[in-house]
Amino acid sequence: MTISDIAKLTGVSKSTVSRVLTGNTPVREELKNRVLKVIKKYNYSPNLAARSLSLKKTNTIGVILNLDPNYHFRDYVSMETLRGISVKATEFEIRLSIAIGPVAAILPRLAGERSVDGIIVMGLREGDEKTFNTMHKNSMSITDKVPVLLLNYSDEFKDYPSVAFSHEEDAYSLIKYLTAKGHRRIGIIECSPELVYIKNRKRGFLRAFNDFNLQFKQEWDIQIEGINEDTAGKEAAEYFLSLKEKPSVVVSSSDNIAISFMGRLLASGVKIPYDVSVVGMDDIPISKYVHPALTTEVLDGFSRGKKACEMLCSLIRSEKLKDSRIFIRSAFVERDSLVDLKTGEKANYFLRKKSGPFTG
Amino acid sequence: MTISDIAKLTGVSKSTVSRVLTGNTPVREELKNRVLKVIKKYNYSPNLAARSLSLKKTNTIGVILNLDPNYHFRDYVSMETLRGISVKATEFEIRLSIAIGPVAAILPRLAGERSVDGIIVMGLREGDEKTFNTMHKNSMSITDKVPVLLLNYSDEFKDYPSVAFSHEEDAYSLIKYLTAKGHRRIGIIECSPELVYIKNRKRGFLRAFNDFNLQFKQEWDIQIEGINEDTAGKEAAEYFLSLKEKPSVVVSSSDNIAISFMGRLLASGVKIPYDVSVVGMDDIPISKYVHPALTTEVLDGFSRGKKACEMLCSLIRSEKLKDSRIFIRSAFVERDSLVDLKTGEKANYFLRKKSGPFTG
DNA sequence: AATAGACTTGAAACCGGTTTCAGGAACATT
DNA sequence: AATGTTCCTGAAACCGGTTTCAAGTCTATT
Repeated sequence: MTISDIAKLTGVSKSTVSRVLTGNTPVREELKNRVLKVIKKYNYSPNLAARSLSLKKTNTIGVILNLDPNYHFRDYVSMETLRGISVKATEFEIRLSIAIGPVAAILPRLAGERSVDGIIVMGLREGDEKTFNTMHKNSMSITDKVPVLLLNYSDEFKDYPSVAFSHEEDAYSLIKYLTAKGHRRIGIIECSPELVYIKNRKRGFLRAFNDFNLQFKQEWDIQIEGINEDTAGKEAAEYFLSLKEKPSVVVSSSDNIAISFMGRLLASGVKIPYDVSVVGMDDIPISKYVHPALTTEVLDGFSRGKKACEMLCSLIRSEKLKDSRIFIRSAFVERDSLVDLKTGEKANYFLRKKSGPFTG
Repeated sequence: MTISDIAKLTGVSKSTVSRVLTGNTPVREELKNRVLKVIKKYNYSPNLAARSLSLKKTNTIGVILNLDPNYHFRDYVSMETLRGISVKATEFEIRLSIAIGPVAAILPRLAGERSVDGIIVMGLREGDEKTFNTMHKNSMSITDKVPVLLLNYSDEFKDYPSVAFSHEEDAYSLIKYLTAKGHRRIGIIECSPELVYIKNRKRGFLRAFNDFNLQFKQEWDIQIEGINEDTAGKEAAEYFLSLKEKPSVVVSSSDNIAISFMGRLLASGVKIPYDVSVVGMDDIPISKYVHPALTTEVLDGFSRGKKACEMLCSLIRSEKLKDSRIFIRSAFVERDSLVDLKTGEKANYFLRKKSGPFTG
């Protein structure tokens, strides 16, 4: 069933059918109704490839998940971001094409094929900026062909528009808060330190350590290479248990690691938060329900995704942006895994009488 | 940069360039090299819409996530499935178009637009079969236009090819195993009972209860409507705590619920698994690391995704399938949240001396 | 040397839409 | 009544590829 078939069946030209479909040229009411009737009867909908070819517009945006596809997904925030993008895309009647794998390989292909009107890149790593810059030098800039929006920010990528979490600021605030609670011995677990956002976070930690006169102890900063969050918690627990002098609080770069870290500590008889406090990041759904309930930073992936889709669509329409760099602040949720060293009290999340916004 | 530009720059016809690109008609070596050189120099790649239009083939498959897009993703297995589909799609050089939302709305649109060569549908609910059948009656069968593969199986969908977990059999086996461990008082937590896979599971439970002479107690079968897994665990815990006569083991339809269920019980002083055993489903990554480590069924979403993509591609190529219905069995992982009532021992997962396959 | 056959190549048609352009009908203006 | 507008419609060109078809060149065969 093509537009010509519909035209013949209605007894008009295909131009007229097209005009009825697009609605950007007036058609006599009676004719329009006849056409619509036939379209409905035969359940016709226009061929997308033909339309894209003619309009030079695909009404599709590409999302690149810059992950090792051979490894598990476990990134709740990324999935929430994807959901946010999807919701906005549906609203704008735009299709979503996703690709999981190295941005260096996917981005040039996607831009070359002209199969998408714009591209969102998630999960940038150190070194990925080369992919963008090489293209620039070859005067084959991808961003000339199609707008690209990044979901991470760092100086290396400052030429590109972005919607990112304010990891550096958030990390700084976190340390400030912990010191206010009397914590001065702060341990850090970093997984996949090559990720751009982990580097930003580290920068914030170091600045705070400096400003609040905390000593940065190398042995309290454990970096676990690779993306294996499973073993990360286990390794970290064993490591900290083996130390003679221990931190009073350990800050992890994800809730998953924090939870597995706690699991191991609990199994070894460690009392959380009294022996050690634990702080995660992400606020994955079960963080509120593990025992003890995890204190963590809330990263609102859904908002990031919605914002990103809106911004990319503006870029596609070549609109002037008020701000080509948007930062999303995190919120801090205090639950039972953090103790106030000055009062000796934990947040007592589960037994709290009044329902706070996160009491579920 | 179009194929005609390349043709002009090389001094050949566009037919020749096309033949070099597709490789399905021989071209003189010298000419071919000249064309390739120009293509490389200008970094040309063919326009996908034009190619699709000409070939009547998009090299894209659609994935419908039949979820309420206004609610959180938290389904690890679905994401693993998506990853499996993606890995295979990349291997086959096929693009992935995903849509999150009600299948009833998305499927007809996707099939009509001819923007994909085939469609995979995940997360079917009771009633969704109407979407397929209505189309059949209108002699506008979607599956005539484009092959559709379902990732759930039930009798209502038996006319469509599927790659599904064998939930009914697995549930049966689970009960059999639990009775062997001395459990005869079995509680069930079901979230979103309208999901097809939950119904299959229930069927397996009931058959096993019958075969092993277990009494099905209505008050031990708690059904929580909606998709809110957060409150599901909490509600379930409060419910079971309020009962006078309690089950010896509670089987949950997901690890997330099981973990939040355990968290609430632990906070109330319940000893797991000695007071009550808990069994989950999915084997999400942190299940091995929560305390106590969760006994659960392993659903291999990654394999399901890979298999699904392969099968759909076969369908697209109109190949005869040996089997149009594939079932994927789950594995059972015994960890610390299950006690053997005959010996009084739990699996002792964390302290186990020898590393089993799931010791991390 | 003539002819058949194999191998390359270009022109043109086609895929299914949108849009420009020009012409005809209906209406308003003088 | 003649002319100018406005409104609507169809023919044809176009988007950027692939493929059929016919023709040309080159080698092999007789």
